[in-house]
Amino acid sequence: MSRSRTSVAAPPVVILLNAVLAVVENDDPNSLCVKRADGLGLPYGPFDPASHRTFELGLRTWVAEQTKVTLGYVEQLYTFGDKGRDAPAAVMASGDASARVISVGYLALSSEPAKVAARDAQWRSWYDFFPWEDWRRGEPGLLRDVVLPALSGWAERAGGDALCAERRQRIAIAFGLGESGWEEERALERYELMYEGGLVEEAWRDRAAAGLPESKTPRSVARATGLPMTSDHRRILATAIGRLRGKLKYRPVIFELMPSEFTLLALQRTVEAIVGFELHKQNFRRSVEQGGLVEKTGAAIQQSSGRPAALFRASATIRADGAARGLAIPRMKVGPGPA
Amino acid sequence: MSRSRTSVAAPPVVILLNAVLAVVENDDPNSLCVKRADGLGLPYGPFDPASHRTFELGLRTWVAEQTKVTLGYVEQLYTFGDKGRDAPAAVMASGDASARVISVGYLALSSEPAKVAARDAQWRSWYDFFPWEDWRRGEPGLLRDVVLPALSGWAERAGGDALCAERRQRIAIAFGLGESGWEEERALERYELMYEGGLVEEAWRDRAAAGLPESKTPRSVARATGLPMTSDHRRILATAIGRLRGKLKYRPVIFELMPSEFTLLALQRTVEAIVGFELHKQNFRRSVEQGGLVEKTGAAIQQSSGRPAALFRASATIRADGAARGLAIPRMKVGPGPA
DNA sequence: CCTATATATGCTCGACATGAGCATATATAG
DNA sequence: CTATATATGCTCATGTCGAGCATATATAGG
Repeated sequence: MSRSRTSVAAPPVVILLNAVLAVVENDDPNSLCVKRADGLGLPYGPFDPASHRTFELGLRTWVAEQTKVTLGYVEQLYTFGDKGRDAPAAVMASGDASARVISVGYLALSSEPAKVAARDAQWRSWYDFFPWEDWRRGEPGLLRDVVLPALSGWAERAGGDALCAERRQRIAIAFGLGESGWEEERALERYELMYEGGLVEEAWRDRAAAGLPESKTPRSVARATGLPMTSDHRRILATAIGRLRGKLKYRPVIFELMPSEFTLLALQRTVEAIVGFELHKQNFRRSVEQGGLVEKTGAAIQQSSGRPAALFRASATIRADGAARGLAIPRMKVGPGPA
Repeated sequence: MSRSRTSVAAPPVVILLNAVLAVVENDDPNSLCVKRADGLGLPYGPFDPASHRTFELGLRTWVAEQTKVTLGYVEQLYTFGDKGRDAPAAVMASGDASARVISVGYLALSSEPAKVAARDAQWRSWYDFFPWEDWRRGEPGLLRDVVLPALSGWAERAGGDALCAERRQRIAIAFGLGESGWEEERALERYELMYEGGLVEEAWRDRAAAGLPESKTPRSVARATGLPMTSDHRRILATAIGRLRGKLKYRPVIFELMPSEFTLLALQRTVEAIVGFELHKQNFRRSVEQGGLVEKTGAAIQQSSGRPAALFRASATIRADGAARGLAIPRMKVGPGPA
C-alpha cells in the first residue's frame, strides 16, 4: 500500500490559502474581496512549506501582512484541488504555468468594523454574489422569476427520464420546494446546481476555457444572478456561507461576529444577516436568554427612539470555551414580502 | 495582495490522500488499517497532480487498486499540514526527505462486509484505538480510573491559575462533566486533550522526536489508552469519528453503512456502534418510522428466536437524494453499566 | 399442547420546547 | 399630552421527546 511514487517530472504543486473574512456590518454579512484582472476574488496568500509551521499560522501571517483585520475564530473549510482551477495564480506563486494549484479555504470571523485594507480591496456583501440567498424581505424575486424557471428548463433538457427526475429532485431539495422547505445551510448545493445548469457567469467562462459547448440556458440569466468571482472563489464563498449557517446551530460562533456587549436586537439582526431570513423577536430572546447563551451586563443603551435596550454579553460558560450548543434557529417561514 | 512568491528552492510538497474506510460489522465500527514499520496506520495513496483530475478521483483510484472495497459515500474531512508530520512517507512518496507532507483526509463509508484487502491490511474496531469512546456497556472503566485522573493531574500541573482553569474547563466540556453532558461528536477534542496531556503514546513519540522533555503524566497511562497509530493517523481517525457522529444527525448517511434491506434493530445497532451508546428501542423506531426515513419492504425476517422482524429500506425520498434530515439522536444518558 | 424466553411492535403519559401573538413598559418627537 | 417606536413579559395551543407498560409472535424444551 502506498508504494507508488510520484514521478520526478511531476508538475510542482502550489498551495494557496484562501480566506473568507467575514464581518457583519449594517445588517449585512460582508467579506473582503480583491479586485483582480479577471474580476473580484477572495484574498489569498501562498503557503510556504519552508517557513510556515501550520496552515493556520501561514494564513494568519499573510492576513496580518496584507490586511488590517485581526482574525478571531478561524476554521478550515475545504481543500480544493480540481485540475485547471487557477492557472494565473499558479504562475504568480511559482512562476510555473504547469503547476497544480491546491487551495485550502478558510473561514475567518471578526467582530471588528470593516476597514478597507488596501487599494484594490473592498468589503462586499455576500448577497451581492448570492442574491437568492437573502430572504429577509421575502422571497427574492430573482429566484421565482429567473433562477427556478431556468433550472427547470435545465432539468427538462436532461437526456433521459432518470437524469431528468434526478435533477428535478436535487432542485427541489436544494431550493426547498419539497416538504422540508428552504434550508439555509444548503447554499453550496444551490450554487453548484446553478453552475451545472449554466446559470452563473463562471459556468460560461469555464466552459469556454475548456472548449466545451455553451449551455442552453440563456446567457442573460447568468448575467442576472449576482456578481461572478475569479476562479472557483464563489464556490468557496458558498461553502463558507453554508458552513457558517450550519455552525450557528451547534456552536456559539455568532459571538465571534459581535462586539463584547450588544443588545439582543443587534444579536438577532446579526443572526438574520447570516441565515438570510427574519426571526420572531420574542422567541429569539427567549431561546437565547433561557438557553444560557447570554447574560445581562446591567447597563442599558438608548437607540434613536423607543425604550432603551438592555446590554448583554456572551455568558461566562460560552466565553470560557465554545461550551455547549448554538442557537435554536427555526426553519424559515415565508412571510408576505414583495412576492 | 498575494504577491509574495515561494522561493524556487522551497522544499517540494507531497500530497497524500488518507482514507478512513468505515464499515460496521458485528456491531462494531471498523476501519481498514495497514501494518507499517512503526505501527498501524491508515491506508493512503499519493495524489498525482499529473494524472488525477480531482482529489476524490485520486482517492478512488488508489483505493480500487490497493483494496477490494468499493467506496460508496466519500467525504473530505480535513487537510493536515503541520510540519514534521510524516517524514518517512515523504521519502517514500517523493524520494526527498526534506519534502513537506500534506495529507488530505477522507471518510469513506461502505456497506460491504469487510474483506481483508491485502497481506498487511486488517480491519480494526475504532474502539481499539479509542476505548473511552464506547459507552455501550456503561461508562468505560478506563475513563474513570485512568483517563480523567491523569487529565486532572495535567490540568493541575499547569503553570498559572488561568491556564489551570482553562484546562479544567476544556476537560469538563470535552468529557461531558458539565451540565451538557457527554457529547459523542467531540471525539477529536477528547483525543487532542489526551495528546496534549501526554496520555497517548503518540505524544511521547512525537516529543522524543522533537527533543522535548517528557510529559509528567506516567508513561503507563499512555500505554493503557488504546492502540497508537503511525504519524497523526489517530487524530485523523478521531476527526472521522466525530464528523460521522455529527453528520448522522442531519444527513441520512447511516444508510451508506447498511445493506439495502434491514431490520430496525440492525439499523439501531449500527447507529449505536457509531455513536457509542445505547438508544431506547421504541423511541428509536418511532423517530425513524415517523420521520419518514425508512419504509417497510413488506417482507419479514426470522432471527434466532423471537417474533420475526419486518424488513425496511431507506425511504424513496432518502434514496432519491440525501433528502432531508438525519436521525434524531438524543443525548447520551448513563445507564447502570459496569461502573 | 404448554411454558419459558426472546424479540418485535403498539400505545400512553407527562415534561418540555416551540410557534404565534397579545399586552405592557419606557423611550423620543412633536 | 399624543403618536410612535422599540423593549420586554406572558400565555396558550401544539409538537416532540423520554420512559415505560402492554401485547404479539416467534423458538426451545418439556
